[in-house]
Amino acid sequence: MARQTRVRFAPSPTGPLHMGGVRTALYNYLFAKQNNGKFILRIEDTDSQRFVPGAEAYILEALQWCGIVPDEGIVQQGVNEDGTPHFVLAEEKSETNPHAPYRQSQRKPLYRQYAEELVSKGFAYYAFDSAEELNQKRAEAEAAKQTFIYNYESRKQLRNSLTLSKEETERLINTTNNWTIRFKIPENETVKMNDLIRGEMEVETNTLDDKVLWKAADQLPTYHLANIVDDHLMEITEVIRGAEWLPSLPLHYLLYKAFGWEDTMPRFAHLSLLLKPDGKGKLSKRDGDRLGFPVFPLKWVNPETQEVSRGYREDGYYPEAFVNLLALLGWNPGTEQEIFTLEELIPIFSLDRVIKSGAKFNVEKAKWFNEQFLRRRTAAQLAKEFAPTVKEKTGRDYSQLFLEEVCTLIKERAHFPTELWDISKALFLCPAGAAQVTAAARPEIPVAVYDLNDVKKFCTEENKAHVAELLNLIKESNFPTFTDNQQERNALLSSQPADAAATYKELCCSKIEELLTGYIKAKEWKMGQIMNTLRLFFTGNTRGLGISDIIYFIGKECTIKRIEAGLKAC
RNA sequence: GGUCGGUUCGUCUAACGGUUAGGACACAAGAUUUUCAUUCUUGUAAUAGGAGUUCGAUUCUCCUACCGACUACCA
Repeated sequence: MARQTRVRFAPSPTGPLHMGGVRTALYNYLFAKQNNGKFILRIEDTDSQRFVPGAEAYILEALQWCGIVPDEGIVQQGVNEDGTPHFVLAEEKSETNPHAPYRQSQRKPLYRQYAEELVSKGFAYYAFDSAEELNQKRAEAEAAKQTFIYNYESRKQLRNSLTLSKEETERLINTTNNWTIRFKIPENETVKMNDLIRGEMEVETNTLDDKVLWKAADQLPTYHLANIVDDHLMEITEVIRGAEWLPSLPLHYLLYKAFGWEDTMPRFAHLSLLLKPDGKGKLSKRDGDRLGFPVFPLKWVNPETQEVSRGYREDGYYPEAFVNLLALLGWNPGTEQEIFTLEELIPIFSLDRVIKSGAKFNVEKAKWFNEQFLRRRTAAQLAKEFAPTVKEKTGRDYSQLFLEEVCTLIKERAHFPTELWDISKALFLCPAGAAQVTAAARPEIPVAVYDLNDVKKFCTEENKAHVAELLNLIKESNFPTFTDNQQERNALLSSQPADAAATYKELCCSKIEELLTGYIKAKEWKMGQIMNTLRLFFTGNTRGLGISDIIYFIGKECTIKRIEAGLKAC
């Protein structure tokens, strides 16, 4: 009978979760969901030396932000500030968490018996060499241009239960505490392995070294033992992990064999690494700082140094975009589709389309993904997300309708939601700056807020004279602008011929445009000159939104004030 | 140094042993526009090198080069 698919993501809480780690988690998640299996989170904190406070909470929060929530290994504990469930690692056994605890440090008592079992079966031995002694041997070997490894040859010369008498071994185990249990790599064997991504591989056991499995000093297992034991106990069916583990795959095969667990040994898939965008080597924390992009999903403050690392979330990326770009970094669906939601990825993901070679991360493409998701948001969604920023910058509440129409206008111009304000601020504030809100615009605006190059280029006497004439036209004309009043809106719409299926805003803007361009054309003025001078007075520079759009949003009164201020100041 | 893995446009990648080697990002040019952006059209650009197998190799084999991981009582 086929076993239920169970995969795990097993990070070590030694710092913030790297984006490569998130990708590994994502692939595990997709694989589990596709096979109606379980995605399990386990924390591998068997290294007490490198434990970093907050790292585990960070991992949980990052996965939750991405929507890659584990099925097993976590438990809800209250809610977060934003109302989302707050998850912590499961410590008690329950129906959903039958293998609790999921933190290896809390599973500590479990591992020794397994290590001892291997010793009694002859697959492992006690080693009494101190770390200092071994370091010294390594240094000596290096000085002699050789490499010291603890293996089938050197173990015969070292202090361990294979060379010492039974009595001496017993005495050392009972009276000292800096000994270890090492795996006894068999001699002259070939380990044949299979990787779901890379295919068949072979390694000679004589090139392997006797890895430490368990340490008496802290009574903890090393990664290799804890990993195999827990994967076995947790009935893991596929191990999907980073390529940095490929060199220890033979050891893991041997370990399964030694335990007699070959029948239920998981299948393995090793994911290639994420590489630096430039130069060489794998993507690291420093690259982000250097090249100006985040390497971590969430912002992280190093608890010791207070050093801050930026995060995708804080940089304005949508979690959907982050997940999408990660999914396509080292995998492709074989079609030309590039935009996927997490749900859409589940049925089409497959390990045999995972790329073997490492992938260089590309920031430009990452931004493009975000832009795609921004464009898929409705104006209503964007308006809701944008409202707090507008409130903060202007001190006023704008109606959902106003913000929605603004968002419709500007969404194509933005890559990130964080850019929305800069693109549209002229619709809320006069060029003079933050203190002056649209409706309260004052005429006396200092020249400094205008782009001086644009002023030089467009504020000619001729342009100013023409704009002054337009100002009179605007003052004397009646034209509709933005209003929240539905009756007014409907009245305008119904006054139009039935075939003109335009929105209220489109109608207003076309009327405003007719008024201005009609006059300019009749006078045979240069369109670009006049329009850019107006834009300069409206926004402070000559790049950006359309003139009729601006007038529509700021209204007639403010339009007049800005033109008067511009004429006076420039 | 040793072991293992990898190598297609600048980047991410596609291509039953038979394609004018395709797409996307970026870049460039043109069109549209009152500016900018968007949009549309077009363009530049790649099989690391060398042997071999084959009628035919990006694809299979070997060698070389380069890149990477691992080589801890870390994970």
